[in-house]
Amino acid sequence: MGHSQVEKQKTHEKIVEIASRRLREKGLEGIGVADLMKEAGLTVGGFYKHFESRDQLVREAMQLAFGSWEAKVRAEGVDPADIPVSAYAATYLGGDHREGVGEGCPFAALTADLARSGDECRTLATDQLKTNVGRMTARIAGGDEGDAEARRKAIILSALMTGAVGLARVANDEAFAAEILKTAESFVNDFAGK
Amino acid sequence: MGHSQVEKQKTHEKIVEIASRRLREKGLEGIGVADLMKEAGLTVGGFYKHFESRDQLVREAMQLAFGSWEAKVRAEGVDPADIPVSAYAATYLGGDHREGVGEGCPFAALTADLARSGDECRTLATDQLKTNVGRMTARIAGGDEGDAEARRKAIILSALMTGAVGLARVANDEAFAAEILKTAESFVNDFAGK
DNA sequence: TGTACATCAGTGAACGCGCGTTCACTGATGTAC
DNA sequence: TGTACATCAGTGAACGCGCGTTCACTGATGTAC
Repeated sequence: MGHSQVEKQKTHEKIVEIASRRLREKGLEGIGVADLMKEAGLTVGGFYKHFESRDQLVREAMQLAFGSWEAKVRAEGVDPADIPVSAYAATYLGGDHREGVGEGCPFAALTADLARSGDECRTLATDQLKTNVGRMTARIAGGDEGDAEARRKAIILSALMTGAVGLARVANDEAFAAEILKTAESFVNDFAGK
Repeated sequence: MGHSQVEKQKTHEKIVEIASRRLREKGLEGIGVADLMKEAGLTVGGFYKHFESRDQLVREAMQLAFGSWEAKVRAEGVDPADIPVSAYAATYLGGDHREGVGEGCPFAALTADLARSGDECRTLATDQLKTNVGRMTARIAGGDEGDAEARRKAIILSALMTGAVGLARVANDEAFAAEILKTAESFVNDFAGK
């Protein structure tokens, strides 16, 4: 039984990381404290040595989810603001993203859950969304976040991409899902450039 | 205590109707049997005179939700396939739709919930989505559901519109939400015509 | 038409289960001497 | 360096509560005579 600060923090991070995946997979109410702890190789009771409540975990997990999706995109390109839109679209609208809900974009995985969630989560999400739109604007305008026309496009693309992945995940007909994603991707490639 | 077939069916419909609203508002797991019955002016026990299980209610409520959203759109225009895209967009992307989750489009309200739900609900949703895309295709192509280019546009518009409403609902910043909806609407009006 | 009976929608208490949270306890690690 | 003690991450049983479901019961309505 480890006891140092460092070990405690590692455990803490492990729990949050598992939660951030499971929440995206099952929704904000989708998984229980006991199951999460078990998955982390621990037992229920210890949970409250790390979090005041389940709600606090959810907030931390959401924050991580936003961050780790960014990190994932960054790993495949460079700075998120420098990734070409086409590369971002290829990742976002690829079949791997559709299937990997747990590692995917929280906006696509949890749109409705976020809309229904408490103010803290909603504010977190809203801020992140603004950041994302800003980045996308910069990507389109070649670095200029203030470009109004690029901002319009960024909003369209954000809505389109989250919507397309969402609908593709609803569809339990693989061909139809693929059609949605492919159609969206080809549109994004046309649209962003123009 | 009414006792005729007709009265029973009215009660049944009332329960399903309330459920279809509440589910869109709170998600597929968001409301309890007892609360629903109370809202219908009844008590828990009677529930099982109408439904085999909560799951069955959810399925019926989803079916109604799809149907009643269509009915709502139809009430503001004519046959759903004949509504001009711009009119559909105005309804779909208006502030009333953002705020009226319970009476709104189930795809926008429940995207992630549907993706996570059982096969029966997913199949129901997938079929409905195909129908919707077909209708939108017809709207764009002036009645021809087979038009490939119109179908591409229909898919783009479906993803964009559900996505935009979803994101606008996440945002707890009214101005930002309005920007998203307005941007999406003006794009739809440009895009559908071209 | 009036009376006796059967039906069954609706009642509301009770049950069982899962889940978030609490709590007394353990035992490995860090610290003081 | 070695020993005694304090700390506190983690344990696992227990608690309380809410929720889906069950069940014995009620009483209004429909039917048979």
